[in-house]
This record gives sequence, C-alpha cells and structure tokens, in this order.
Amino acid sequence: MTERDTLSTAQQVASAIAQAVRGGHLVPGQRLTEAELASRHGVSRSSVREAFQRLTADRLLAFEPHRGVTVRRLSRKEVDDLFAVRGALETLAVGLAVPVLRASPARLLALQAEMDDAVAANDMTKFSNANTRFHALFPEVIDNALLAETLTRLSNSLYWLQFRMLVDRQDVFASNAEHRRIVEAVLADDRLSAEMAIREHIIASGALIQRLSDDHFAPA
Amino acid sequence: MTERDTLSTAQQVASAIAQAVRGGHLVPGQRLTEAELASRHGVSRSSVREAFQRLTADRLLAFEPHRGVTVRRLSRKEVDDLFAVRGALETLAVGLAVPVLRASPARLLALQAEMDDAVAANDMTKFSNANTRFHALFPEVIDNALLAETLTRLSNSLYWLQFRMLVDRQDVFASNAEHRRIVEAVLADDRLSAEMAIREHIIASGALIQRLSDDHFAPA
DNA sequence: GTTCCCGGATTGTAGGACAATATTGTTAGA
DNA sequence: TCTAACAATATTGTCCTACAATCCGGGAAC
Repeated sequence: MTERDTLSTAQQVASAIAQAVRGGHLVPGQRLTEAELASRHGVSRSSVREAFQRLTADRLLAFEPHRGVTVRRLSRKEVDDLFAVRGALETLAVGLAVPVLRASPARLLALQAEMDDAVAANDMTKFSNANTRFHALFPEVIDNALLAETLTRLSNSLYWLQFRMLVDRQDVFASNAEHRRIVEAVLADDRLSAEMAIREHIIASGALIQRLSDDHFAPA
Repeated sequence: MTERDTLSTAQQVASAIAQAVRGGHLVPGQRLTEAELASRHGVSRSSVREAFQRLTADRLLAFEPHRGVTVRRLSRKEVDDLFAVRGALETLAVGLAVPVLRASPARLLALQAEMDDAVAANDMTKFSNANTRFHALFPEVIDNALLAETLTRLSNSLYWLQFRMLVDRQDVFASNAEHRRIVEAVLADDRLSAEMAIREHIIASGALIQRLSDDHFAPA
C-alpha cells in the first residue's frame, strides 16, 4: 500500500530547476537550453523538455516556439492581473478556512508569532519565509485541492519578488498589521471580516510591488 | 512582422484530442495509449506525449505514472470544488466586465436573444452552445489574460456535462432567468447586483449538476 | 478462493538523426 | 559608418529505435 513513489527523472529535473529559479541562481529572463540542462543533470533531452513543459504550465518558465524557454518575467500589467485573480481566490480560501482554523488555531498563531519575532529582529528573510507559509496555510487547511493547486501556481509566478519586496521596514510593519487583522478575524470566527482583511492585504501587497522600479518588470 | 504561425505537431494532436473529447468520441475514463494515437495521427510517440502533457495541464486528461492518461472524470466533490473556484473567478470577471459591456452591450444582448430563442424552440443544443459563449464573453472582454486563461481551463473540465445538463425544461427556464438578471444588472451598470447574480447562478448550476446520478461522476 | 509468478503490453528514458527555424557573424553596398 | 543581404552556426521540433521499469491479466500452485 505504501508504495515507494520514485519520482520521474523529468520531475526531478523540474524540481531542480524550480529550486534554482527560486534560489536566484537562474535570473528572470534568462534563457535555458535543452542540451545544456541535459548534460548538466546527466539526463536526456526528452526529460528536460518534459520538465520545461511542466514548469511552463506552472508559470515558472515562459515558452516561445523555436526559441526555447526563459525564466518567466512579469510585466506590471501581468502582476496587476495576477493580484486580481489571487485576491479573489485567496479571499475564498480564507473564508472557507475560518471555521477550520478557529477550531485549531495553533499553526496560525505560531506563524503570527514567528512573523512578529522577525519584525522585532528586523530579519527580512525570516519574515518572508513565514509570510509565504502564512499564505499557504489557508489553502492547505481547507479541503479543496483545485483551489490549493491554483493558488500554488499563482504564487510560483511571484518567486522573483521574494528578494525584492518588503525591503522597507515600514512596509513590513504594515504588512504584519494586516496579517494581524486576519488572524483576529479568524479567532473571532468572523468570516466576513477575515475576507475583507485578506482582500485588502492582497490589494496592498499588489500596490507595494507596483512601486518597484521598472527594471524589476518585463517590458510591456 | 505578421509571421505565419504554423502550429506545432504536438499542438495539432492536442487540439484533435480535445475536440474528440468534447465531441464525445472519447468518453470519460477512457484510457489513451501513446502508440495508438501516434499511429492514428501519423505522428511520433514524442509528439503524442507532449500533447498529453498539455491536455493534462489543461485538466482535460488525467495522468497516472506508468499507467498513462485517461479522459478526465470528476467526482462529486471535485465538481463541488470546481464550482467554488469558478464562482469566485467568474464573479470577479463579471464585475470587471460590467462597465465594458455597459458601454457596448451588443454581443451580450445578442446572446441573450439567442438563448431566449433556444428556450422558446426547446432547442437544447442551441441553448447549451449559446450558454457556453455567454459565460465566455465576460472573461473575453475584460483585459486580464490570466483570469481568462484560468477560467478557460476550468471550463474545460466541465465538457462532459454539456450533454447531460439542462435536460429538464424547467431547469432551462430557471437558468435563463438567472442569465436575464445578470444582463439587466449589466445594463443598469450595477456591478454589485451583477456579481450577486452571477454568483447565485454558478451556485445554482453546481447544485443542478449534483442532482445527476452517480454514474456521471468518478468514484470518490 | 487466494497467492504467486509469469509473460505481454505500455510507459519512461536514452540517444541519435535530421529538417525547420532562429541567431549571430560577415560581407557588400549606400 | 551604417545598413542590407547573406552565410554560418546554434537550437528547437520531430521522428526513430532501443531497452529498462512498471503495470496488468491469466494461469499455476497451494
């Protein structure tokens, strides 16, 4: 019953590339060639192609016919579009998660505490990390695989701002305050307030990102 | 500048399969083997595999390691999950579309008229067809490619109820009345009402589908 | 009837080949 | 010098073959 799930070569390569992208070893806009990655990972071109396709479907890479794939970059408008969709979906997720998290809020509170610590210690990496897990918590606890998967894909698109966002201490304070509003609404079992709070948080985050300089975005 | 965009072999195969699925020539749950489709379309296994992957990403096929792909079937719960996500996204789309369609409502009105005709003539095929285009109109007119693409994917999952839904005349009347509410809200430039109306319409549609017998769904 | 094992079918991956296309570099001309 | 046409090169798109890994069905043994 508990079969050893050996993951396919293509999947391993895909994971490796995804990790490299998120880790910043592959920069946005950079072109990836099949032959190079094949030899680097000691696999065939077929497997690399398959990995490329999965990552393209996951919005991590961009594909252009006869030109190969590049590490995906988003234009300002695409980021805007993304946050609109994400806002709607994350609002849904938080709303559905309220009763669940109200019943067992341990992890939520732990994350809140972790982010508070990070803010106090001015540790941006820690904050960013906890922030990611905070947003991932809601889709995880509700029982809707489609919603969870869709949100994961969207979050993938935003890997590139992990390093750039929240550089200003002021922003971190604001963001953390928004998180607190969400947590409080959850604890009060107030679904409507929670939805309102997460929606505004997403909108604020989107606005924050739009304030980044042009060279963080793909040309229109 | 206007380059002839020859579509790739894999894409052609993918389109052909998608069409066959939607047309009912490939039934839900049916297994597709690479070799068979390759010879049928006169292409190589590589191209078929690539087509499979795209269609899997589009949620039209289901993939199981070492077991190949099957025409996707949804369980009751998965349909429920789907309608929850779809409700959130289509609400967003309609809300954003209100000002646009208010300004030039020609196509919206034409579709409404077409559905009225279909109901009057008791032509289910015509109604189903117009219904599909009705729902596709909103993501199309708003300028958000991600939202449009995401909704398209979700709609893909529901191809299989094209034939089974709305068999009851009563249902068609109700559905058409819900459409009318949406159209009226758009014409009145009333975004909130339009959002409310589409949301309820999606919920009602989901409930309608859940009334289908078990054998239309994949086992839990 | 259940379990074990086998053989056939299918997928997963490698590797090579070559045409189609894109990119780059070079040369000729204005 | 800049530009345009062209040639050389690199890369992708597709096909082919091969074979190991895995799954599936059926028969043998218990």
